[in-house]
Amino acid sequence: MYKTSKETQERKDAKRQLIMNTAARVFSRKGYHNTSVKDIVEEASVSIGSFYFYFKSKEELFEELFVTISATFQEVEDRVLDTGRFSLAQNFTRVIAATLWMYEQHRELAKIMLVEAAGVNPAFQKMRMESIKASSGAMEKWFTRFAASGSANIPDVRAAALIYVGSFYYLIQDWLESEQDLKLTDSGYALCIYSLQALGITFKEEDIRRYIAEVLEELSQSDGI
Amino acid sequence: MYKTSKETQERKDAKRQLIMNTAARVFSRKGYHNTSVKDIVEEASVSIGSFYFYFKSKEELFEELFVTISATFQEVEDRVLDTGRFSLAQNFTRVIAATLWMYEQHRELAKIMLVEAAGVNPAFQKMRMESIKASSGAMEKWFTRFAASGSANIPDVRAAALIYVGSFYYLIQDWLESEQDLKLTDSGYALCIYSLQALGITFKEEDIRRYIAEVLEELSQSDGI
Amino acid sequence: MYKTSKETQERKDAKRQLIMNTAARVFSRKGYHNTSVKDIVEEASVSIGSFYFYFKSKEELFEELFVTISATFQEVEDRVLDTGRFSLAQNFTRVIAATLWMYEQHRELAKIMLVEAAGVNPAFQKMRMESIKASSGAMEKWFTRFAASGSANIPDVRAAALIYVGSFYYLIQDWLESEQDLKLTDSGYALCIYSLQALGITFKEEDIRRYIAEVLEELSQSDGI
Amino acid sequence: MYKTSKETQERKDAKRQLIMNTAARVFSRKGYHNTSVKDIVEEASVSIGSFYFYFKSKEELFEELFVTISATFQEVEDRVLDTGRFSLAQNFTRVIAATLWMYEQHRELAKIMLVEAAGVNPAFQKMRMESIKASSGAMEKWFTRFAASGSANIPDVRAAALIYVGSFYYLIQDWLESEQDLKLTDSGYALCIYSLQALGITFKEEDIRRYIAEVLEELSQSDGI
DNA sequence: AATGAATGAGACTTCATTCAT
DNA sequence: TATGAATGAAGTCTCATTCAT
Repeated sequence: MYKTSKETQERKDAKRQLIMNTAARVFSRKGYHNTSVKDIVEEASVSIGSFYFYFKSKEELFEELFVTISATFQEVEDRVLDTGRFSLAQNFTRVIAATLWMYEQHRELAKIMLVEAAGVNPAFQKMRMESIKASSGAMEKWFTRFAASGSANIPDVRAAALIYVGSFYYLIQDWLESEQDLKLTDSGYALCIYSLQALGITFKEEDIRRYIAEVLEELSQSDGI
Repeated sequence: MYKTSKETQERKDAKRQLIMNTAARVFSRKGYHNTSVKDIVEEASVSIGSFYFYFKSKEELFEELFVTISATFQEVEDRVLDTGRFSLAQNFTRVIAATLWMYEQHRELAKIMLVEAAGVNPAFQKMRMESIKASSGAMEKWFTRFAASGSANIPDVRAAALIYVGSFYYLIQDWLESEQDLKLTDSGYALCIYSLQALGITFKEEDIRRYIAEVLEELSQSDGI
Repeated sequence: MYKTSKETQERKDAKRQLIMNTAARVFSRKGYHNTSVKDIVEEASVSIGSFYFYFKSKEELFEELFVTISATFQEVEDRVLDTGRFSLAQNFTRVIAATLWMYEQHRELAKIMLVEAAGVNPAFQKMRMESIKASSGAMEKWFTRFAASGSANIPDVRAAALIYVGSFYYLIQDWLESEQDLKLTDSGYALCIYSLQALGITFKEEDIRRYIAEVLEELSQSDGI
Repeated sequence: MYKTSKETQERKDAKRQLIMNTAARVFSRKGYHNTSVKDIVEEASVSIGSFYFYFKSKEELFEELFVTISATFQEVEDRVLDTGRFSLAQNFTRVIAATLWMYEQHRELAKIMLVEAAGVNPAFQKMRMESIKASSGAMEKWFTRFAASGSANIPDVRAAALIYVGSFYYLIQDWLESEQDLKLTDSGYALCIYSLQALGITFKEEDIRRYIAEVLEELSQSDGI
């Protein structure tokens, strides 16, 4: 029982988390294949033995990282989406801005999910694409509501969701390669205009800027997502 | 003597090309890191020594492959774009259909350029994004012409080009992960509608289908791009 | 205090014994090198810390195990041998049957002593051979008595003992590799015939079978050796 | 074709053989598990890469070694057995002496086959026992001929072969642990006497010594087996 | 030009043992 | 006594690259 104490468990959890966080950072910086287990444990100031005490293999660690990140992002997206308080254009804009903001807060994790996963092996590339496509599923439902209410003109809801999500993730990947001081959220405005127009939602350009400013203000005051 | 050396040169070129083509196939199938030089030379029925006679390293071969593919695709895109014979909507549709068709013809190369390059190392991921973004440069010029002629409503031409290209490449990546018998060009219609609407170009839905059918017919009769 | 410490001592002894017994079982099943300390402690439901409290190292545990097993078997052999109530042939037969029966009762321990010890390292292979040869020492004395009484024809008592023991242990190793339901004692008859003949001891075949049956009956009614 | 030349092939064969011979020596000296691949390649003055060029793994090398040794020994035993020129006792004696002599010539290989194989893992222990038992198969046929001719008294031919082989291999293992200058063939005499008596073959002791001396003389003049 | 044997750095992983709690 | 997290030396094996032929 000595070692099963709450305190010990907390220390274990912390160490496990330390390794995962460090791994995320290093994978994000150097890529999966150019990161050795040694790189990770040295940056985390942990022994190789500890690494293998907490994780079965390097690949399994990556998989856990990937699944966790995907789930977290997905959950946040679902939460942001789940609102009916605003006008359609405002709601849409808020969602875009909030999601971009979230990725901006988690640059490293975003890189792992959207880029590194492609290079591990074909199986992970598949997982990566499926994770991205899951977003379009949520979008599709949302778009269907728009279309039904007559306030949007979307001939093919499914395709629209797919294409919208594609442009979205492309922006993020573009940002991931750029200098860090470029704000991802700055691209949000253009994306809103483009997408609203594509979906036939009416809006006034000056409103969009205001909506974005508002939601970013709200988010920066909250304790994060 | 002259002729002999010329023939020799041709034989060398052919061997070099054989190695590159084989490498493209294997990289596309197994991913860069899971492909060994041995895998390539065995599939090409060539010796390891020959491999290193023609290429300085595995990475250099990949880089050359990547640059060649990018240039080829870029060139084709430019060529398809360079036409003023049709109406705006028809021209736009023809471009989309032709580009998708081209990727469909070069699935392996597309996979290397759009997916595998991300996994080699961070430098290649940068190259990959830059190559993709180069497309948006061409698009931007084209969009500017639309906007100037008043036949399209594009508030931010640069952003529009970027987002358009993003949605485009996502569709291709999605197709790369799917079963091979799904036609990429089938997605073309949805993409046209979405994009035309986003850009404020007027069109009739039944025309779009026809434009697509026409250009695909033309392409399949030509001897390829 | 006195009682407490005594009880504590007993508990310690029990735990130590538990670890040894478990180790014997696992070594026997998987071999010394393919058994990790973790395998043992998990099967014994004991902590690694406890293992190293009771034993200095994995190798030392094996050595103790080996020595204990050897001593036990040796003692039993000596006891079985120590009898003068029967005719020579009967006595000889009883000894063979009883010894085989004993190994049959302790399959796991036999495997450790006769097989696994060879694979640990050369030092243990030496110990293993010496332990086996110790049996021949006891046999030699016994054979000497036969020869002296004129009831056996053994030109070289020492060599005879050695060879007899060799054939004996070979039978056991053969059995150890075979399916468990094959009775080792079934081979006893053949071994008796061969050995009696080799030693020039006169016997009647039908008697031998009876002697074996008798001694096995006696042993199975006793509470074991 | 440059490298597929006969000369190259010979060099390859020699290197492969060098590695096998060295491995045999080291395994024999230190035991399988206490021998690392590094130990072998250093003693052979060869690179690790070469080791893995010629052998798929350490275990596979051992298996090949084991199979080769077993086959060689088996073949020699068969050849020695295959003779009808002498009296039964003489023939029997010659076989024993020749076989012991052969093991004496190949001490290292004998150790690998009869001892080390037991420690690699349970599968090899099984192979080892089966290889040993194969000898008894050959013996059994031979014994059957004796028994049929009436010149031997062997109630159970199969068991006799098994037991004979057991005593035989035990002697060899005993010798393997002893100092090298002890001649294995010295034990041959005792083994002959014991076995001939066990099988009911009549003989004169002084003849046996002479038979042994003769065959050893012949063997030492031949260029080996 | 061509071949493929040879090299060895370095990757991943295991596991006996230690030690703080 | 008891626990099990922590350690890191050492092992096996891969593979990009070199070089003698």
